[in-house]
Amino acid sequence: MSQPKYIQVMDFLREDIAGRDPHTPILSEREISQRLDISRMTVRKAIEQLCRQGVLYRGGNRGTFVARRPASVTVSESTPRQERQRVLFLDSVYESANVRDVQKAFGLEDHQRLFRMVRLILDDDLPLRVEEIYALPEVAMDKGLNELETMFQLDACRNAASVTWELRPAVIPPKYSRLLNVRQGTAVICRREEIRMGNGPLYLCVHTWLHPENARITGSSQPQGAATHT
Amino acid sequence: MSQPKYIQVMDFLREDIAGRDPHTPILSEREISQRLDISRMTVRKAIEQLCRQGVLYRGGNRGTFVARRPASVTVSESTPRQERQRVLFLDSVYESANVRDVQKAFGLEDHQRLFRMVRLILDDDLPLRVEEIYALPEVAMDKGLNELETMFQLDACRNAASVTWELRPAVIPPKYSRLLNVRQGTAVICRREEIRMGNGPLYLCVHTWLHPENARITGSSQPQGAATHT
DNA sequence: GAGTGGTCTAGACCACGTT
DNA sequence: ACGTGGTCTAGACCACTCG
Repeated sequence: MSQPKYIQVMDFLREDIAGRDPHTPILSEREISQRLDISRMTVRKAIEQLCRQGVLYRGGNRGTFVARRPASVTVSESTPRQERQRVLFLDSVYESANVRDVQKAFGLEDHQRLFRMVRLILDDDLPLRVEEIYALPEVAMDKGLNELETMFQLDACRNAASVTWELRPAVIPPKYSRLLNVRQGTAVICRREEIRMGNGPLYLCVHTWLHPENARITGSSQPQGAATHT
Repeated sequence: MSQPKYIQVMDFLREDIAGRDPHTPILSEREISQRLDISRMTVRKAIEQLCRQGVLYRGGNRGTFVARRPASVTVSESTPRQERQRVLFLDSVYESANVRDVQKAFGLEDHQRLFRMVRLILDDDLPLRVEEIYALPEVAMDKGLNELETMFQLDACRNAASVTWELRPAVIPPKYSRLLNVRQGTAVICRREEIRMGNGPLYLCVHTWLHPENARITGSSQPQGAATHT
């Protein structure tokens, strides 16, 4: 039993509904539980995941149903760890309208290349966001690929650096819609970050495409005066 | 017991970590379970929710920690020169899919009415945002229209209250596209705020439709822990 | 009344990290 | 060795929907 049971149940359900029409009811939790001889709580966990992924949806107390979206694309295998990343590609870019903006931020001309790494961040099987990380070629090439991954531990990086960011409304780029498992034309939030070490020049520029459901942006503030401020 | 226990646990945790520094460990699941006399599975559910919301994060088998403070403190919208408001209408609403969500937040049923005020905020003549402000009828009607305007001085209000917010990607509602002077179908960011006085019940709920160009959301953060100097 | 999902319990074992 | 989170069980009661 290398796979956790709830993953097995997810696989079972994915197969079970493959080819089914949307809005078809699936087996009830208790039924699945009996057939697979697995506790209902475990079955629920599997179904909850699939609901969050948009493969199924719950219909109140009437049952659980196949969602409208073709369940085909979804990622698949294993290791229900925490946040995982999947590097999609590394390249170097220039002469693209989208990139001009970033080149400017680095103080480059149109013809000068930028190193780029694009990766998908997942939580379990849930796609959270796509990150496009830009850096100066000399900065990137200075490091081996191992060190690159360290360099791009953004969470750690952000704690050590000064960051400015901006949120922009956007439509999901077609190339990312499958990866994030959202329909083409979906409205999303794109975050643009500029990361500097100390007062140095621009170190990294990151464009993050956030999954509209799985990666929401929230916050809070307390009354000022009682505020906890550093 | 009107609230499910796991919601109560979430509230407990939110209070418990209020003001704590990021990366501070929270109590262990078993500890919370004992203290509140609540099953560990229920505590887990609460923690999982908060992790998904980005309030906490899990650290493998080392514990669970307060997440990096959402940069909310330094969030600022582009500072307007001369903000003016134009009240579009006041009404009371119920039985609308869009409003159901708000009714729930106030703890109302579908058939119970909510007071609503919709207004357009302009900077000079530039449209910045549309605000939909929801309140309980008795709270709103308690005040004359003059006092209403005061009550809805959100900036002042926010300083005196505790606010939680969420940003959602959205498509501009057709009825607002003209007001904000953007094309139909434009991607925008919608901010949803819940405003409370002290630990009281929900006082105001505000949906803000931000103009994609005129009302950008930006912020910054400085290195944590290490002294920054200058 | 039968079936459904939503919540909840009080245990259990495991893999893993820290000490 | 101990504490942590991750998984799992076999029950339970509730509110709701539907025939």
